[in-house]
Amino acid sequence: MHEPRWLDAREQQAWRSVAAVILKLPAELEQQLQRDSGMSHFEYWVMALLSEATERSLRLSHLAAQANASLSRLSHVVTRLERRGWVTRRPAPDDARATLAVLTAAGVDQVVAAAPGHVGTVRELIFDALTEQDVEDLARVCAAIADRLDRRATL
Amino acid sequence: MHEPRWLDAREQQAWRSVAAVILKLPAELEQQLQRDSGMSHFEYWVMALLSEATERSLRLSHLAAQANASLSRLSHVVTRLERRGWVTRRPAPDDARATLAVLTAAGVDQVVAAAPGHVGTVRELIFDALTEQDVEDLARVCAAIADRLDRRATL
DNA sequence: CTGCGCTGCTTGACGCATCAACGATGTGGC
DNA sequence: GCCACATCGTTGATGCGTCAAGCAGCGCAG
Repeated sequence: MHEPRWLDAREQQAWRSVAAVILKLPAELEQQLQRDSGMSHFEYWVMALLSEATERSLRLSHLAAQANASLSRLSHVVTRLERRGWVTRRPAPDDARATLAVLTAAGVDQVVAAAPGHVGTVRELIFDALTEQDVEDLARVCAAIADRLDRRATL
Repeated sequence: MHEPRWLDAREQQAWRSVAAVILKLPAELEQQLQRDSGMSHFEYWVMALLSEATERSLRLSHLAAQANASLSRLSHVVTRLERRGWVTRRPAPDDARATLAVLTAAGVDQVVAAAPGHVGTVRELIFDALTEQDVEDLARVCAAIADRLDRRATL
């Protein structure tokens, strides 16, 4: 490990703010969903993705990719959601290895009930504090970072 | 639960990018530290804070506040770090309820050894992809969000 | 048409965070 | 002084994520 370039003052300040957001924002979202809807943020995300898919179903591998999760993690989560009756598994018709996760009617209700509170929290925590220009900047910069993260992941 | 304002297209796009960053960035940092230095990001953070404190020691409650963690979480972590010989506990001289966490010599070595790799990863994942303008915007926007998160936490 | 490697998924063990309950010490009102 | 209450910290139970191992089903080479 040879000498890295250290962060300059501006970068340090940026990093501290980013770190604070990364640390606290997920915790707040988690808490709100857990408290108001009895589900984790990740469970919400998974069900939201399913609710937007055709037939309200997706192969686990596709779902995992869209949710930025490992297949293992997703499998555990689907098991839990299945126990609560919000999702069921079904074999994929075209590939006997694959499994479809299907959102049940109760699952749809659950997402619909949870969505307003969740969106409200996101708005409150992020967008209410920002100007239009801020939102644009945020989107641009985060997209650049996310892009880099993706590229690195596939190396 | 009254009607919330939904997110407009620009906000949705911003939110998706933010969510991707929040999801993947911590995972990458975690992995790098775990792989290269055998410690978690949070453990690194705690030891880094201690290394900058006078006497290399802090009361657990202060350390918890600076690390944005619960006292319980911090106590567990200090226990683990103690087992590895990187930190020791010591009663606070001025308040018999309080405990000081003290970074040992081995702990200092550990932080010093881990720092370059960690900083390098932060630079690589965030700042290398950004222009100076980006960094400035990121700092401004994240500071605004972090501020809001703090204010909400104290309500 | 068979053997081998790859893909898709599941499972169990382990580590860490959270939550609630608790013991112990300080502090302010009376 | 004494009691109530707040502060500081620890601990154990529970739940989730990760990692490594494993089992089918698929598909290609020969």
